[in-house]
Amino acid sequence: MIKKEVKDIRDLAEVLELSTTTISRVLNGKSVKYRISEATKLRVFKAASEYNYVPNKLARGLKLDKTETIGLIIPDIADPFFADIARSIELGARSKGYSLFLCDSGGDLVLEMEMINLMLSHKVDGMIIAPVGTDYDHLLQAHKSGIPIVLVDRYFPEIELPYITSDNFQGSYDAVNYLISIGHKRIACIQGIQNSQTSIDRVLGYRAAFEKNTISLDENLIVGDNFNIENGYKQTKILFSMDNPPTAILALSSKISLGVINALSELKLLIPDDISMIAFDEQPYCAYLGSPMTTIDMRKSEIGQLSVEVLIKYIENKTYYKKVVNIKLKTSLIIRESVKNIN
Amino acid sequence: MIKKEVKDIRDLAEVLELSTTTISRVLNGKSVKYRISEATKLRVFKAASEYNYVPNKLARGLKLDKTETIGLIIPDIADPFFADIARSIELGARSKGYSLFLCDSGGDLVLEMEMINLMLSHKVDGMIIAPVGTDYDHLLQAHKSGIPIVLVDRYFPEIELPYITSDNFQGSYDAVNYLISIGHKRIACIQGIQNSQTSIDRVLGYRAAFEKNTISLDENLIVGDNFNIENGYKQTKILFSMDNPPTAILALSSKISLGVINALSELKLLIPDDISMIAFDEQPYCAYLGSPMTTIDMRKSEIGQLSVEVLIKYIENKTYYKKVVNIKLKTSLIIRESVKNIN
DNA sequence: TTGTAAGCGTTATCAC
DNA sequence: GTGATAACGCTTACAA
Repeated sequence: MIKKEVKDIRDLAEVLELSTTTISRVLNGKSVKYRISEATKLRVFKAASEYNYVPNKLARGLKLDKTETIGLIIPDIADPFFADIARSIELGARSKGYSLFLCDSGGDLVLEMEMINLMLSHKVDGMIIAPVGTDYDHLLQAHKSGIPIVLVDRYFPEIELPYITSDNFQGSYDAVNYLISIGHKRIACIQGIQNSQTSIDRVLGYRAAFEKNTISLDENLIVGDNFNIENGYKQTKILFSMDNPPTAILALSSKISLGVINALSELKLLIPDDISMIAFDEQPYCAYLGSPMTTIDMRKSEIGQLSVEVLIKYIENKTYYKKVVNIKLKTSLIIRESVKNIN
Repeated sequence: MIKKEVKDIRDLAEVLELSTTTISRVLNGKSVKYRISEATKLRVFKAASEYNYVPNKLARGLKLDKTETIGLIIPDIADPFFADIARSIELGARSKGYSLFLCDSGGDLVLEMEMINLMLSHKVDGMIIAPVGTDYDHLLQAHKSGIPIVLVDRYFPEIELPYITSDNFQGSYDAVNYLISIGHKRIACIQGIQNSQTSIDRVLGYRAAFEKNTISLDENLIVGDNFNIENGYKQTKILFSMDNPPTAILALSSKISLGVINALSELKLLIPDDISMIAFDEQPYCAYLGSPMTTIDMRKSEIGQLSVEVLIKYIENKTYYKKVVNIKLKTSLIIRESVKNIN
């Protein structure tokens, strides 16, 4: 028997001598609703799998105005922090029947804007975005115009856009409190991108801990402007060229902490003997560094899962749309050997 | 002036009092070919951006049978090795005008198959796949049926499917040669997934180095069955319960090496004093581990770039399609302090 | 230099 | 229980 090539619901209809309508109904689980006979139903299913019929989602999306895809825009998929979040988003999306469009903005605002338009042209049902930082008009406009957007990690406090992130304030606050409790007073803070809310909140938490403990804070110890390795390296070198260097460093990302470690080893300074350290973002390798790193853990998989859940609620429940979900997940301090008690 | 809502090429045509044909031509850069007047052209461009018209790629894809998307299926986007590759693939794809569908197979063959069908139903123009391992019928079938597939990292030597990977044989060979050259004879090899070609080739290279140096090889030192941390941990514990433990370990992934480090620290063994180590895959943190790790670097960004380039050649040049591109990129040994000369 | 109309593969509506 | 048909938004052959 020569099998007819089936590339279409129409081809399938022809083979089965049924209408495309019926096939479509069966394949979309509406056999009951339209009271399609059990026999027909089975024939359709059998033929569909036999001829390996794959429905065309373009046509479906065009017709239904619904593609079951979501767009994900992050600044760097190779950054383990975002890679972890991306993974949980992929998992969550898939479990709900959605596919993922991935874009890496590289931290470039112009690219981010272009990518949003790209996603719109692909007719994604919604987007999850870790925005690059300062500007949000394009995001707000897209969300207002009806395409659901959920922000992850970074957000904008002055506007009403849903976000899922960590309680960065508390993360820093706890870490610095801990450092102070064991005798540290000169604690440096190496920031990430300065006008990212992530960095802002972490610095605020850092400040708050000083205030709470009524310890005066040397503004010169708040340095840096990027989440990357180079910034960690450079700022550490600068910090230790000061007359009165810090006894501890709070690194606002795991990459910054790697740069710090690199600089310290060049400076022949030992962790924690010469300098204590705490870094944001727990990673598998943190426990195995020269001095196992004390970190601030951020529940990344929950962030990813929640962002998908919330997004899909927005997509599938239009009455939900006016709600603005803002979530900050608690962080937790993982204490290891990178911190020395100097009391 | 009340701006008409423009959601369509037709709306735009109406506003401009032109036909959709003309708009389409201008927007697709065919003004010259159809000798559209400069004035019209400018009006179209102006209106398109003014009304923020985004063409519907579903409709376009449906019509042209070309979506300018490619599917990427990898076993774990949170694994830094694959995250690095994914990043370079995203970059490469975007630079050629393609968007990326991302799927995380979690190393599950059934999922991988489902994902391929999902991608097909989304009408991707081609796929880049890091297959989970043993089975390839579904891949071969898809490729044969006309949808270009390029494998990355893992491949199947017995079939004709394009792949881009590292010269894993040489990577191991060089590493073990180096270890032997500085006096090691009992070198353990902690494998990844046993029937993945990646692992197979690395073990072959490992064996070849022994042979070349006419050193007899203890088969009991070839252990393990997964690229993950747990395997590294478990196998190390087993290796050091032997009467005659190894003096060096070759870890076939960076994750395995983390497990090894963990186990060694529990066993109170020091790297490199008590045990030497080399691991596959250079990562930013490798230089900052307790003992900076000697690694085998794999040119991941080239792997990503090349895989996209080759895939797009297959997509855009049907005569090229019958060629089967197989590339193995040379690795390089990055020597750090995790290895001790015991001569 | 610009326009008309068919068709890409689905599904919803209406009809029987 | 099942089917005919229009429509989703775009591109392109054919007309003018």
